[in-house]
Amino acid sequence: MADSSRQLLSAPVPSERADAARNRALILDAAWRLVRTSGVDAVTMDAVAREAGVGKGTVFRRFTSRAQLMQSLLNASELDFQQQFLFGPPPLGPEADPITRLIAFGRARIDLLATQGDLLRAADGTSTSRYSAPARAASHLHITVLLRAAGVEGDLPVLSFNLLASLDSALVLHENRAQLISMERLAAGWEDLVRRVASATV
Amino acid sequence: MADSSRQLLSAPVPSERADAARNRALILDAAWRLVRTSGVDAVTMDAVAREAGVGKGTVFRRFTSRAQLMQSLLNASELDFQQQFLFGPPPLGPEADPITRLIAFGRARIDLLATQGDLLRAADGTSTSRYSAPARAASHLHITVLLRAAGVEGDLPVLSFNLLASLDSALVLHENRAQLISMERLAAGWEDLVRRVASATV
DNA sequence: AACTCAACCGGACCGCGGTCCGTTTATTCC
DNA sequence: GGAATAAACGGACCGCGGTCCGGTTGAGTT
Repeated sequence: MADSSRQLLSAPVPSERADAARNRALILDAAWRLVRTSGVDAVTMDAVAREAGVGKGTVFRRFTSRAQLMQSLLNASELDFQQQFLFGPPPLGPEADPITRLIAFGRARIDLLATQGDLLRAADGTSTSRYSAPARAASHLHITVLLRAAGVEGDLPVLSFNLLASLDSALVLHENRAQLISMERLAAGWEDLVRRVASATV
Repeated sequence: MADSSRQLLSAPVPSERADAARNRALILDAAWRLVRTSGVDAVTMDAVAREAGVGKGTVFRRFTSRAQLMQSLLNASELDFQQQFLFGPPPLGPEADPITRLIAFGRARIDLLATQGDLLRAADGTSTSRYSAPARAASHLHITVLLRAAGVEGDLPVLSFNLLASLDSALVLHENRAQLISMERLAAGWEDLVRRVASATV
């Protein structure tokens, strides 16, 4: 089961030359070190290159953009998160009923934002890449499946997009920090939204 | 009534020296010219400065950031939009019932995105400024008021945030262009979402 | 072991948004 | 009109993400 989620989330890097693989590891290590010691904002591509003892071009060769590097840093936790809601115990996992799972899914996301918020936001990056990350596609699919399982009818793909919009990392962090709305309140808002959507007869 | 919306949306720039006001106009003109001739992406701050025959520092003195310059460009249409849903004819204006107005509001936003999408997205900018624009606050307030008028109960501020999230410019444009979901379908999705939220008994 | 070549490497380079600061200018007060 | 001063000006400057390309190197082939 680790394999199926791995396929969804992390491109396994088919065949990489020895030095290339070594440098990928060096770069990820260096990036982690910088995150830990100086925070996400300090993780500039130049800094990573310097810290890894590698040319800047190499960093961009291994990771197309800063956002993708951040996504790679998060890969482990995203994978874990995905395992939780695909195969884990209730309320996230498959043994709970769909609506419960959907609510738990949003709550878990918001909790994750509370702890890894800046990193997640950095991984979202700007404009185009923002909405095309594999993890996002997985979330969208998950929501669609749960809605269908709950017997919700309508344009489920679009409805799922609209629900997912409420969980956007930058948005949630802004509401929490700038608007001073607690994470608990946002989580309750998610639950409320889901219940309304699911209980409605349109 | 123009005054009240003007107060909401456009800071009237209390007292500005003659040369400052002149340069503000020059800069806005130059920016419009660039948008028209070469598209939004061509509106770099250097290009605007050059086109306006003004130093780069001056551009940043009049407009704090690129995003704010874009917002100023949109000020006229945002103002118009706001007038429409505050004082205009139904279904946007106050003579229609709240839910009708709310649906029309989202549809109008999506229509606006179809025509002025890139400009609106550029005005949203990155990270912090994105969610703190005056126009956004106005939209949020409007949604809250309509929900309350419709008799919807619950945490209306948060619920409004969650609804508003579905109308995010970058998000809508991405779904339209990358996911190939037509604007009509997105508008229908908005209507569906609003009806579900409003009709639900939680 | 020598050969080949695609893959990889490094760092100079680019354009961008944004800042800084020495110089200029509109306004106000006498 | 002239002096004083706060405001505005302009362009050199910075750090960033991202690109380019000439030199290098690892991995199969004979």
